[in-house]
Amino acid sequence: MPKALPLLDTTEPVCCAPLAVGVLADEDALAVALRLKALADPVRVQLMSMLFAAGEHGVCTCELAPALRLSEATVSHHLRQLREAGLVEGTRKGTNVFYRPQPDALCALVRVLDPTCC
Amino acid sequence: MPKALPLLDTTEPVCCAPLAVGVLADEDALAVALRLKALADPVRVQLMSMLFAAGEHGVCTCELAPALRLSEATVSHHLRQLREAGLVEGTRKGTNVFYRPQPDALCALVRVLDPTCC
DNA sequence: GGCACGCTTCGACGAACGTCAAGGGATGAT
DNA sequence: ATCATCCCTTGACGTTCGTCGAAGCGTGCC
Repeated sequence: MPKALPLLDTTEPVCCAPLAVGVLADEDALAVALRLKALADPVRVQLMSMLFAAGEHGVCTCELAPALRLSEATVSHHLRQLREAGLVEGTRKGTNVFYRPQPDALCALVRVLDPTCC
Repeated sequence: MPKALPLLDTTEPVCCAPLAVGVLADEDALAVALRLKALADPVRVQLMSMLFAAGEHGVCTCELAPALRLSEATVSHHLRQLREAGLVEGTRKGTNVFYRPQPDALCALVRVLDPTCC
């Protein structure tokens, strides 16, 4: 992992053959792992579920932080991870930034992992 | 994450409502995150794909290590992570330990993540 | 303009992670 | 019994991560 070249565009939905179909190339494995890492934190999993629950108009940081009992700086950090993995999108409305989940990115990830395409 | 209580049985397939259906409880989010973390590494993603590709009889550490160009100690460490997350099972045959993937655990994880049960 | 509010970035700290070399079991062969 | 082989564990190292306070930016309102 020290050898991780961070220069991969992770904002687009991952696109490679399912994990169970054949041995993944190094680069594909890295692409999958980077997205998984973005999601592999209890706070971020909960964030995703909150955003899905909130629906189309999105939720702002100032509402998420107290719900998670975390500082706004910390929540902002987590949202950045999710955004850089393409799992979330934020749009500014006035002074607020509203975050919405990106189901396509999550679907793409799920498709790579799912062994029951068998 | 510093507050992670490691005392959760992660060897069983995760079981909770899909992420997109409602806000996850702290404990459920942790359960999901722990499994994701087990998979959120390029080496482990590649390991899983190798095990799936190898099929029913499994693959031993001594065969995986050179294929990944890593020491056996490191591969053993990664296999342990996967085993503790229930994603992999190892059975001893003579001096070798053969590892096989556990599709049920992966399916359960995928089911929680998949937003297209919608 | 000036100010308040929301969000992000920066800097720092402790905890967790990935890696390997070295050593310690098991198991099977001689 | 001895030895070779495979595997796991331990200890150590450098890196990455999660968290927060403090400071910096954008936007809207007086």
